Amino acid sequence: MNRRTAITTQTKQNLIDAFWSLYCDMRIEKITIKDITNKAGYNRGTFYEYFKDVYDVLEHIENSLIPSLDELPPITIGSDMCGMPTNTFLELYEKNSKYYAVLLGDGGDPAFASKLKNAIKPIIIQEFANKPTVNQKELDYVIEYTLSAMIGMMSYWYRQTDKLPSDQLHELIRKLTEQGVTRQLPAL
Amino acid sequence: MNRRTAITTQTKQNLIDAFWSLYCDMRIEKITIKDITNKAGYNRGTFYEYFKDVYDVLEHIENSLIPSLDELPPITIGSDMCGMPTNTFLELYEKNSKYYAVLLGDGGDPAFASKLKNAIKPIIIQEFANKPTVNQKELDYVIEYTLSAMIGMMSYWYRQTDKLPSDQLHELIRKLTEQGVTRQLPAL
DNA sequence: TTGAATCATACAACAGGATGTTGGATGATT
DNA sequence: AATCATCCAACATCCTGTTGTATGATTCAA
Repeated sequence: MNRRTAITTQTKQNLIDAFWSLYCDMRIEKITIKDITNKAGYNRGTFYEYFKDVYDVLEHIENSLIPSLDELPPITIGSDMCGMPTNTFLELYEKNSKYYAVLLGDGGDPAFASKLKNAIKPIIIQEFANKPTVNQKELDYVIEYTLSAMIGMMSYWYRQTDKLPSDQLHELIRKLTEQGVTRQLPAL
Repeated sequence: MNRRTAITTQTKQNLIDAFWSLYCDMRIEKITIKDITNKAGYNRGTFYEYFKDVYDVLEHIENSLIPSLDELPPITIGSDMCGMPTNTFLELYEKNSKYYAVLLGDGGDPAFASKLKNAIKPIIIQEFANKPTVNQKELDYVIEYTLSAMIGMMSYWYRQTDKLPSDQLHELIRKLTEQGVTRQLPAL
């Protein structure tokens, strides 16, 4: 890498890191560019060399966290259930948990959940592409249901101080996906 | 009601309405107090008589949309499934859809979903209070799973221009809750 | 290899605009 | 008539984003 490129890459990363440490503690609306550059040790003007505004930094981070199609392993029968890549998703979440837990949490960005769903959706749909028995419209809803549930559950898991052991969580998600909610609860 | 009280109530509501019509079209960060008071026809300073800042207006709206415990009908066996108040939730969403669809959407507030879940959670937990067979910790996860899934699905439904008919949506949710995701899809 | 031209990086300073507060005018209540 | 609430105008402060400039890195012809 070029000396120059190295510098800019480092500067950009420093700004990103400074932003992130602020973003973890406060709402994005309260973060000023001054805050970021102060923390990173740069002049405020330097910020504009790299980003348009505060939200541009967030977007940059988000985009780097959305897996591209070819990054995601293909769904294999056995590892996942009937085309629902639960394990793939859980691994993705755990790999990026530092960021995901914040972005998908209460102070996070609701649009990030959508980005994530939209990135994973095509992979699932592809699995059913040549199964004419599947109603495309209903499939969309089922996917939305599943991904929302998993994102919600993982975020909840990370919020807990007294966490359910990881394997129990995986097992619970598997059962909920395969058998539904009702069967996990005793009849009233 | 007092004449004076009537005035303040009306003024406050005018400010809220002006805020909401702006919030539906743009991100909250871009909404200035000037925008709100211009639209409502007041001086900018007047805003501070009623609200702390722009976010305070949103919070006020959100709190008015969170059902209190006694507002929500008790869960009745038959109408709901094994203690999961899916119908209660769907009705709640549909009643307030004008606001819910926005607040729970991409430009919305992730904290609102949490508020909503936390308001409904105790009702469900109460159903299982004296069923010692239920593992409390796992129940929390199952509730989080279900509520996340339903919120996600309803939001998706409202985003669609070409909506699934309402009764088909309800039927799909019932099946997903009772039987799980896997059984709704043909085996690969 | 050298040194001049070019380009990128970082900064200081400025204008424009948003924020939140203060003090006063108007009109309602007692 | 006295008091109080509502609303507004104006002010000081702060944040934003832009412009112009100095410093240092890179390139390429001699």
